[in-house]
Amino acid sequence: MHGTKHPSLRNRLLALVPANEFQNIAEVLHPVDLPKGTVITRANEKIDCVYFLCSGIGSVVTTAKDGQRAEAGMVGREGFCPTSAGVGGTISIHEVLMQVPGQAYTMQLGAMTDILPTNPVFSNLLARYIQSFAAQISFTALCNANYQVDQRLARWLLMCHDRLDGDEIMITHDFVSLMLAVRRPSVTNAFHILEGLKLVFAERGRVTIRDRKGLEDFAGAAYGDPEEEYRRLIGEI
Amino acid sequence: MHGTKHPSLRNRLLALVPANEFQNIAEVLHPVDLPKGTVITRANEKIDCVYFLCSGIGSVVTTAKDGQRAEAGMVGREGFCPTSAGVGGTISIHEVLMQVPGQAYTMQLGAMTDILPTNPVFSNLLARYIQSFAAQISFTALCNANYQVDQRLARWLLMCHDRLDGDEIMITHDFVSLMLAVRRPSVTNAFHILEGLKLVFAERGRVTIRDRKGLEDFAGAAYGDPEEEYRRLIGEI
DNA sequence: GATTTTATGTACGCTGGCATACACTCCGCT
DNA sequence: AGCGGAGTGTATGCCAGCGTACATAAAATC
Repeated sequence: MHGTKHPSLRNRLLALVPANEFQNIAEVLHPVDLPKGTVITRANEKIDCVYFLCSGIGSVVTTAKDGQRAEAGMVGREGFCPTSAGVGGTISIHEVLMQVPGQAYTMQLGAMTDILPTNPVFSNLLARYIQSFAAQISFTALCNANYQVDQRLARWLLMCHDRLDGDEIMITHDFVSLMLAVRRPSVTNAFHILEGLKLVFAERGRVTIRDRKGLEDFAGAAYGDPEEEYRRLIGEI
Repeated sequence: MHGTKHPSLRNRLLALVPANEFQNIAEVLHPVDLPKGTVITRANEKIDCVYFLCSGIGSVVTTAKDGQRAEAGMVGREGFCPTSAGVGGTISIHEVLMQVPGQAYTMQLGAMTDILPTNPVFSNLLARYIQSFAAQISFTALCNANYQVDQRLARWLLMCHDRLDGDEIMITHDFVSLMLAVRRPSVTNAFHILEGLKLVFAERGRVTIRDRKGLEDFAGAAYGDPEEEYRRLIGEI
């Protein structure tokens, strides 16, 4: 962090910390590269590091004791993970893996524990993010219960798009099927529907968003509310 | 709150606030009775009051713009609602309705906003609860995606049981079907399965838990992890 | 006691997504 | 160039849960 200018931080949360508190935080932040597939948080293990992504996307996956897995939500430069560290917790129920590679600033859990009680604005910012993330998970739960695969896929693609700079997402049907907790052929089928409507363009290992607005219309009520909650509590993504 | 002894408060969060902070909070708390069906928080409207339940259960329901509804989780004397008020928010994405009637202490949103910045232990306690509630929602999402109706019903009944004193729950199949986002006959069917295993006893408008341990076994990995997270972050329920 | 309302039991046809399997195609590697 | 693995397209049989409808039964109301 030495020499990094505060406003240039691409992580939205860090960028919003006032200067007096940011001094304390900057001292313990370290930049890291996170290649695709890196597991930055393991479920049900002692938390090692806390991550503030500057680019890339992490998938936040709930893992049950019997091995069942499903994505709860995703985190990019608008948030941090694991969230439990933001309130003084030491264990995460979620696994977080880098679905799209990127950079992050990281701090040791111990540093976070020291910083939280003495930096109230920072603490409140993290708590606000946790609340907005809870909204995101709520909609994941709603969508899992009430919407079909194609609509859920549209929502998922939009959430990726929000956290990326371009229109290209490098992912396989197989990975998406894990995230949506459906069969891989169901994802293939759903992509065909979105392609037929000219909303996306799918190649081997790559998806290009062609019509963002159309995708939003297709996703309908499945997309949007959690994003509003984030804007209310924190600001523009 | 005049004359109420602090340790006698049945709400778990209020009971854990240290005396020096509790003084400030007690001044603005008011007891209320909450009959069955009371909607204590409306979705997407300005928050009026914050509730700390002492008894009863509130269902926290996500409502999409197209009217789709599904339960995100439930709150009893172990928590508070609406959660967004706990970090300074003024609007809730969730509706909360009293599924089992009870009592609560309540404060105006304005009082909450005043109290949060000056009472750090209280603020952190609320943030911890939000994190544990996020864990609860995460498992709702996982269960909606991966488990069958009977197992989800078992989880739901266990969560009710945790928040009640006896073994009786006054609910209709119709209400449960709304909460689980399934058809009402699917609930009837799932109850028959649980009754066949002698785990519960179902009458018109009433369910009695006969075998708590057996229900937990039946629910399997669908139940337990969020409850652990609560214990880690806050303490016994 | 009779009537209405509410809650539960049950049936029927339908379909989305499941589990599984296999073929094809693109890409990297030797 | 040829091989092998990874990613995608597609098929088949199956079933859980859907939408809907209707019958019964228990409570509430008159």
